[in-house]
Amino acid sequence: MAPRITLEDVSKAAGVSRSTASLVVRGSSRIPESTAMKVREAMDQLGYVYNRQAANLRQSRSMTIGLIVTEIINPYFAELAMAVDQITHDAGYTIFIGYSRDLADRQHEIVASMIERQVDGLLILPALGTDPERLAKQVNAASVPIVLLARRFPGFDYVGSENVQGAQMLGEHLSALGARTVAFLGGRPAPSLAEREEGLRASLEPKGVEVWSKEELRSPVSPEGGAAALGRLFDQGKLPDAVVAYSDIVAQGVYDELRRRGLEPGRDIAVASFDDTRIAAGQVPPMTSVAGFPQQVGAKGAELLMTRLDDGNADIPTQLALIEPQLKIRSSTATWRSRS
Amino acid sequence: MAPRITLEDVSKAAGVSRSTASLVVRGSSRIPESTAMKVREAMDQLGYVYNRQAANLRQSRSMTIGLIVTEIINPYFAELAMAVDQITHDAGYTIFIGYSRDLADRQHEIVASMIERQVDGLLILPALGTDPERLAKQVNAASVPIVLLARRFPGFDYVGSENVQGAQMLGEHLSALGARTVAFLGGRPAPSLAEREEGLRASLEPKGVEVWSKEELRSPVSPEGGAAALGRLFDQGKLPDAVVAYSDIVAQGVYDELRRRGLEPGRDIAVASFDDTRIAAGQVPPMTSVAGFPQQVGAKGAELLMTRLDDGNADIPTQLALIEPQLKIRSSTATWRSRS
DNA sequence: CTGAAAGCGCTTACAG
DNA sequence: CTGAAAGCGCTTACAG
Repeated sequence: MAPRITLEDVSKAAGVSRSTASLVVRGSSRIPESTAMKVREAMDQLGYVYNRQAANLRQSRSMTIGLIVTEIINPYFAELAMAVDQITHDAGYTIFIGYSRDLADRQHEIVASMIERQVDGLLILPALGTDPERLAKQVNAASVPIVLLARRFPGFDYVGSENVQGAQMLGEHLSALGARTVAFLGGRPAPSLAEREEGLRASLEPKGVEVWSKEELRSPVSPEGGAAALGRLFDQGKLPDAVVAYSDIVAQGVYDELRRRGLEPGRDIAVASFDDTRIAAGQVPPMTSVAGFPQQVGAKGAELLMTRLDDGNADIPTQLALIEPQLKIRSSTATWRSRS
Repeated sequence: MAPRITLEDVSKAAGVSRSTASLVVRGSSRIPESTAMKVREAMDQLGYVYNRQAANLRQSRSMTIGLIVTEIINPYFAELAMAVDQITHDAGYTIFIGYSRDLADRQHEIVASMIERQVDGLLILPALGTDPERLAKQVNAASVPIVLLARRFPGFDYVGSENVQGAQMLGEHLSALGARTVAFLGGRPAPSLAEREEGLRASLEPKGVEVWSKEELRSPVSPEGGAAALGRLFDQGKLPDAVVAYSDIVAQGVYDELRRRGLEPGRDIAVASFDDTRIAAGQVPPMTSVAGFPQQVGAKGAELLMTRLDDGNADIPTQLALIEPQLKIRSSTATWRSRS
């Protein structure tokens, strides 16, 4: 290993002082172009690479932010993560990524490690079992700004979809179609689940439509989970007019399980879902889904965090941004007709 | 902002020297438990957070690795990224993530930024237009070890699927079914594309099966791309026995476009693909796909990189690992019967 | 505009 | 086992 080239070496080679070289690296206009040229040439010749880590130490900031999501196999989360990257990258930040895999302990471990690495801020899609107080304590101790994404806990900056509203739009659509019973399937206990259920009930129950969403209908957020949840429902001898899946991924399993039992989605039973990932439009028949616009959630979340980083952060009150959902009606509900 | 608590503060509060405190943080066994206790108590009371960045500067390493992928909406890439995380996280590394969005210039910018941030190593799924020499120069100048994933360029450590072999398995399957013409659709010019085409030709042409894969059949790796590519083929009045899509994502568009033209996949035309993501098994009818095992690619890539980081790295010759593919036969091909 | 000095928060020999 | 000193590679006032 060749010994590392430092700014000191560069300044010597260019015949200037270290501070001058430092100013040149950072593109200061206080240095005459002729001098800057000499320095840049020396850098090229020596193969100098800027050690931003050292600079960061001195400046007590890192131009780094931590993004913690549960996973990215779910395209909703993947799009969200890429949107965060887009915004923060353009602002000169580099992202530390961590996957909690929906394990609260792992999440806390990741947070701790990122804080030790001096992240300037944190963007978190919280794991299911997250203890909000513990998280708050952890980040406050290090006074690291944090913005929560997609799953809300009071007291934190937050960006997410307006789940209640989206579910209401869907509920109204289903009741207009004539559905009398709606099963809400899949998903784990989480704020977003509760919000979606709330929206469905609020829009359906006043019109006399039954909403089934007991605990035994919960499932992992996977096709297998959705299939199993539907199985549990059917095994009780219950056949709803419509199935609303917790998310597109869950709905995939619902489609499969329906067919295994000889039912055709969109004809024998209406099926709808949340997220409107590629999966929804790609199904046969195409599936009605409530679009949550993960790109907007991610981008807006990154923006809120940048705001915190700019100002003397502490004073701003809790920031909240809810992304307006949109109901994408497709044949999985549109072609369904009430049997009565 | 409270002034930052340093090890110095901790050592004073605990009545020991700074070096002692430092050893305690790192869990050295050379410090008697009684002393260590005092130090830990002081840390808790003061709310000390370890500044790993400072430690890294002193130790001239960062315990950080850079992972650059093109994107993660494609579940193949998402699974690969999560597998990399799994391995490196367990080894105590934290990941900087970057998305090149398949833009070579953006990729180089990200590489530069990560090198400035002193990553210990780099794992890259190279962007399409990557200039391998430029990349090699860039990382060599900083002597940062690098492992390439999924898209190969000679001279680099590499882990990827055995694309040629996987395509051969698929080709043999199709010719055994009696297909006489096979269209290879979608994808952008890249090593993996060339390898897949090579495997198809190697297994099909000797048996007299025609392989169509002209440039106009290329497309972006998206459902829309696949649909458009199939459209271009049909508009030429060509109807192959089988369509092989570059990947599951492309195949999704192929399914859609076939139906738009009144053809049923698996009955009127055989359809197969690569990657075997959730998409493949989730299609109706389920789609034959060559599994590339992204988790294995990611995990193995991370392992190769760790190896480079352990040793005096420079001396090891180029490392290569090819993950054995597996052909998942499903009804999109299995139920198809030759018209002749 | 430039240079010498101090400091960011840690770790690493080196004596005791 | 502990302590004083030097150093990782930068940046930041502060004089000139």
